[in-house]
Amino acid sequence: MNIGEIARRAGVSRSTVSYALSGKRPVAAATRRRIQDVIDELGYRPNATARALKEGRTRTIGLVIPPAGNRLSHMQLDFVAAVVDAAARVDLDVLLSPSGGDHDRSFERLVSEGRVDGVIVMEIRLHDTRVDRLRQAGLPFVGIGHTADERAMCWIDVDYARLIGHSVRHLADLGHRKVALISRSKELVASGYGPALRAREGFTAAIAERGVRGVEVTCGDDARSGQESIEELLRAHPDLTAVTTINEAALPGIQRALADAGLAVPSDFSVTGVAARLWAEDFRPPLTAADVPALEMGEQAVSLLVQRIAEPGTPPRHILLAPPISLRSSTGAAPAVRG
Amino acid sequence: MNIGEIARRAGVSRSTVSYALSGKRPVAAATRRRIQDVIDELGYRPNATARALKEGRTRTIGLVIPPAGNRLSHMQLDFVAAVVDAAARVDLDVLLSPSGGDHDRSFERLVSEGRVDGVIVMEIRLHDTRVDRLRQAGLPFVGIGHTADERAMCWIDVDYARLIGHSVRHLADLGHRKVALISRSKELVASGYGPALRAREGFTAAIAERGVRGVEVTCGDDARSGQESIEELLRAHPDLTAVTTINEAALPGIQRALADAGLAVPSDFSVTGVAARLWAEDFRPPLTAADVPALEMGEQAVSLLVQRIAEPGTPPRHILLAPPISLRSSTGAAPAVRG
DNA sequence: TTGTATGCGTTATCAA
DNA sequence: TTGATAACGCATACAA
Repeated sequence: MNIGEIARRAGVSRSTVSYALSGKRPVAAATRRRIQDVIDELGYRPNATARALKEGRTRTIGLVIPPAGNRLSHMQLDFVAAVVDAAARVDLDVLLSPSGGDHDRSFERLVSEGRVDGVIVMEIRLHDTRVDRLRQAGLPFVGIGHTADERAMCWIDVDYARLIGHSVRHLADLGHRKVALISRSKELVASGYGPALRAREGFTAAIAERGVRGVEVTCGDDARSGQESIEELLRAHPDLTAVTTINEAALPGIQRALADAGLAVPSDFSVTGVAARLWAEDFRPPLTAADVPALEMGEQAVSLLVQRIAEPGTPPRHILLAPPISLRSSTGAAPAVRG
Repeated sequence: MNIGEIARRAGVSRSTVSYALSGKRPVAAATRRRIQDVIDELGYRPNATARALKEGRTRTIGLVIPPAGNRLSHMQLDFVAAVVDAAARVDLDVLLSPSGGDHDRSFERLVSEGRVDGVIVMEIRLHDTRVDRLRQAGLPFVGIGHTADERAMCWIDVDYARLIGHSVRHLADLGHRKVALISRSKELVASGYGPALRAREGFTAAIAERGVRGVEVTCGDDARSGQESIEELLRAHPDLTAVTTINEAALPGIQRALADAGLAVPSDFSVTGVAARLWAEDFRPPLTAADVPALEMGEQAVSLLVQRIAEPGTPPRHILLAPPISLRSSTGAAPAVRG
C-alpha cells in the first residue's frame, strides 16, 4: 500500500494526500477528512525509504560501538541506552555499528552509503582512523572522547585528568601516602586511548602536588584482571593504602581481592575512582567516586549531533564534563600501620 | 556523487556501471577497468536508500529491546551484542528500537514505514501486543521468547521449566529440604512474562517430585532487590538452605546478603540458577548454573530471521534451548543444622 | 558488449 | 483549492 492507493481511494491526487499529511499546503477540511478516513482505515504510513531518497535525509543516526569481542562496560551500556532513548524522543532511529578496525564493512556502509544523517562514535582514540574517515566523507559526527587535535571535531568527554586529580588529593588529605592508579588495558593504553592518558596526567600531577608516592598499573576490563591487579599491588607495595581507578569493569575484582586479603574498606584500605553512578552504589561499601553521567552524556551527544546535522558549517562544539566526586563509604583515613 | 557521475567520467552509461558493480551482466574487461578506476578514485559507493527503494528491501533488521528505564541485564546485553555481530557478519545493519508500551513511535516506525526487512523482538510476553502488531503488518519476525500460542510464531527460547527443574533436583539430591525460587519482578510476572511462569512450573513440579518444600518470591532486576529478597527469605524461613534463580541481575545482591548473614557458600548455603556464563563465573564462588548461551542465541535468531525473510510462507520454526548445568562451586551438601 | 527507458514511493514545483 | 509531473539514485527489462 502506498500514497497512490490512498489517493485513488480518497478520489484525490497523490500530492494532495502528501500535503494533507505534511500540512505544507492548505487542504480543504472535507478533503482532509476523507483522506484521513482512508488512511486510518488502511493504517497507511509513508514509506521511509522513498521519503529518505526524496528528502535527502534518513532520519537515522549511526552509533558506532566497540566490537562485541570486548564486552561493553556498564557505563558504555548505559550510554548506548541513553543515546537510543534520546534519539527516540526526537523521532530519530539508531543504526548500530560494531566497529573497531579499519577494514570494517559495517562502518564503511554507515559512512559511505548514505544510510545515516550523522554518527556518534564511542571510545575515540587520540589518533582514530574512524574519525579521519568520517571527516573525509563529510558526514556530521560527534565523538565520545576526542582525538589529539581537540578543536577539530565535535565531542563530549569526561575530564579524567581533573577527576583522578581530585580523587588523589582527596586520598592525600585523608593521610594516604602511597596511592595506585588502576588504568585500562595495556593494549588500550598503548593504542593511545585518551581517557587513560589523561587519567595518568591528572594522577602524576596530583601525586607531585601533594608529595605522595604513586604507582600506575594497566588492567584488563574484567573482574579477574582487577583481582590480579590488586593481588600484585599488595604484594609489590606493602605500604599501599589506597587505589583510584577509571576501570569500572575491574571494580568487582578489586573488591574481592581486598576481601580475600583480609582488608576492610575503608578502615584498612581506601578505594575511589570514576564510574557510572549505579555501579558506584552497587560497590560494597558504596564507592566514593566521580559519577559519570552516562545518561546525560547520551542525551547531550544526540543533541550535539542534531545541531551539527542542521548546521554542518558551524565551528565544532565541545563539552567536557567534570562531575563532582560523591563521598560515599569506600574512602577513609589512612590506617596507622599496614603490611 | 552518484552512479551517473561515475558513468559520465568513465564515458559509459549508468547501466554499465551498475552491471560492472553487480556482475549481473558481462562487461568488457577494459570497460570494467575504466569504471573501477573512476570508482576507486572517487570512493564511490551506491546509495543504500535508492537501492532499497528499487529492490524493495533495506538489508536492515530491527532489534526491539526493552526500554532503557529498566537497565538491560548482562544476558540481554550479550544478546544485543551477539545479534549486532551476527548481522554484521552477513552484511545486515541493525536498527535499534527501545520499546515497551503500545504507543511507541519508534516501534511503530519500524513496523509500518518499511525501514527494515524483519524484526527480532526481545522479552516477549505470553500475550504480547507487539507480536500482534508485527503479524498484522506482515513483517517477518523472530521472538526471543514466545507467546502463549507457541506454534503461531517463529522463536528461540530457553527452557526455563526444565532448567529450574534440574537445579531443584540437583539441590534435593544434595540433601536440601527447603528451596527458594527467586523470580523476576512482580510487575513482569503479573504481566505474563513467559520465562518467569515457566520457571515456576518447573519449580513446582520438581518440588513435588522430590518432596521438598519450596517458596517462590518475586524480585526486582537489581542487586538491591536481590539483597532484600535474601534478607526477607532468611528471616521468614530459618530452615532455608538453598536458592535457585532466573534473576541474573539480583545475583550480586544475593551474594552480599548471604555474606552479611555470615553464611558461607556453599558450606552453609547453596545458590544456583540460570545465567550468562561470564556472569556465573564472576559470581563468588563461581555459580553452579545453566549457562544461557546468549551469543549463540543471538546468532541463531539472526539466522532464523534471515530464513524467514527469504521464505515468509514456511511454517514457523522454534528453537528451545536447554543448556546443561555447569557444576561450579556454589552448591554443596545441605548443612546439618541452621538457624 | 553496451545504451535507453522505466519504475520503486515520495515530495515539491509548476500549472490550473 | 487541487492536479499533473519531475526528480531523488538505483537496478533491470528491453533494444540495439
